[in-house]
Amino acid sequence: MCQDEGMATRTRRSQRRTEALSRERIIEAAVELLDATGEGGLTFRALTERLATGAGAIYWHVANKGELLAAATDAVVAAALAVEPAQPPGSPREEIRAVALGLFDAIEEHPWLATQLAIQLSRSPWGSVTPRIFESLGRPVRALGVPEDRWFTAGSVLVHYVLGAAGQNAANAASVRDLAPGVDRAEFLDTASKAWEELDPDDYPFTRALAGRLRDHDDREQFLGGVDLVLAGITADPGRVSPKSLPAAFGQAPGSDSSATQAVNGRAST
Amino acid sequence: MCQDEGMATRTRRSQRRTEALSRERIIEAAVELLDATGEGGLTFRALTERLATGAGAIYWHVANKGELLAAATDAVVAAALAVEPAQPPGSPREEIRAVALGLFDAIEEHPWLATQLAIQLSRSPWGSVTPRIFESLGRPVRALGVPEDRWFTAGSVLVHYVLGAAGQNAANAASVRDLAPGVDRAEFLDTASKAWEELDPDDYPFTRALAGRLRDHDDREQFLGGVDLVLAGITADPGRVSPKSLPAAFGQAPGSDSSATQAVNGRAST
DNA sequence: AAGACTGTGGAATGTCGTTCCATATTGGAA
DNA sequence: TTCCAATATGGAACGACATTCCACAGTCTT
Repeated sequence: MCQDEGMATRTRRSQRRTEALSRERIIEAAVELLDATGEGGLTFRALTERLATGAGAIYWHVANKGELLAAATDAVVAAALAVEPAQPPGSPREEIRAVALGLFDAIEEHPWLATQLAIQLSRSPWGSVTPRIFESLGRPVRALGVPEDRWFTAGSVLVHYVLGAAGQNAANAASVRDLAPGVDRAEFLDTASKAWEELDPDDYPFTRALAGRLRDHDDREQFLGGVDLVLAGITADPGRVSPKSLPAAFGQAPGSDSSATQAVNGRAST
Repeated sequence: MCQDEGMATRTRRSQRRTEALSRERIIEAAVELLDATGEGGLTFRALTERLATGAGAIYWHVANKGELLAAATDAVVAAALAVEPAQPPGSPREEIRAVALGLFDAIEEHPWLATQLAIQLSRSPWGSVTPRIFESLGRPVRALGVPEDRWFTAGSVLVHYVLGAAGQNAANAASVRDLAPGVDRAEFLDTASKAWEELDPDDYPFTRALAGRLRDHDDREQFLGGVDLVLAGITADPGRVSPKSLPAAFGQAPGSDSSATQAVNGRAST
């Protein structure tokens, strides 16, 4: 599909036209367009206009829209992960938290990224994006001293939690921005909290009990709390949890009525 | 947008036409279409043909394609979560694993579900699907005896890991099916494993080290391993991990420089 | 029986991704 | 230099799609 770059004679190429169209320039424009106009804003028409060219020219450098979206996603993620490792190379735990926060911020800065990452992850899990993130989070896991047979599991849990939670947070943030211009964050949380309180107490006791906590939570802190929980799991003694034993860490829960649990129970489908 | 159902006189309504079109029938057809023809197979054209009707009729019951997709997703998820709780109501841990496996299976059975769940989660995190899953996984968390101030974090981590990992697994399974008709699972894993081995050793040491493990892993077991890891994190003594201490659970990993690692203390936020 | 509301089928509309092709620009061969 | 093939570009044209619109049928109420 695409031509080979990098011939020796290519050095002069960059000057040949006032503004040479290149895959990089296209991806850059795509990212800008996505940032400015949202998920649905990236169309080949808008792109041709912004680049002052035709559709055919773009298709010469990029196979199709999917590839362009993937490339844009990859570019932003790569930039987010390219932050220099701390000068005194902090503890693995610090490193993991830093990478997680880097992704958290990138997703918050580019709201379209959440959906795109989710799509890339569920459609072609081993494209270029996932290994990048997997590696960035996995390397400190290794440094943590985790035995090798748990690396994969540990890395997977980290990746999925980080991307999932960051994405969800970004969606919330986007709701605050877009859904109602005059509504601030506190008001938004209050509304959401009330919505939870009005859930059916029989069907949603757990979610309902958390309604209050929604009001005063700090997104970033909450996110890091999840990372820490995962880290606790990663560094926990494997034997402690595996098949049978029950947690003795805290006192019994008040009235754990798991007996009465009703399945949510909707209709049967097929 | 939609008419109100449930009037008293509505009982006879169901007979008034040989095959009354209803929101339910449309959603059912949508699910069948998605199962049969994949993500892109759900079009209003195909739907009108299958239901022997016109587009306008469908739009009378459903606002737009997004709502239809959301409804289809919700229906399948609800069905997956509606499995009866075990007769002797197993331990919370068992319950969590059962719910997780139920979602795992549902996603594997409906390959389009992975992408849809990811989209729903990142676009409108508090639609009807997420709370359903959150509740199903969260209730046993509560029964586990976890202190209330960790419920939200524990539930979030569980939800994101389960959906993310199950989705990724389904994508792999779909690759095996679609990408190459004559290729079986072992061959596919072997190819993927080789691809990992050929990654740049400098850029991807962690991922590369896991290449071999890819060959003989069992998807379901791997998935449950992740769930157990999360559970270990949930039931871990919070004080053990939060700011300072380091894991002493296993013997030092070979060459782990964790001796030098020091107190973590999260970074300042914005 | 008549009117009103609910529900239906299909034609029309506009947008989108993608393809196609005529043409321009370039580097090298003659 | 002149010419050619490869590279690259702009834009018209196409088909598929979601959605809208409207004429009309079925059903209920009175």
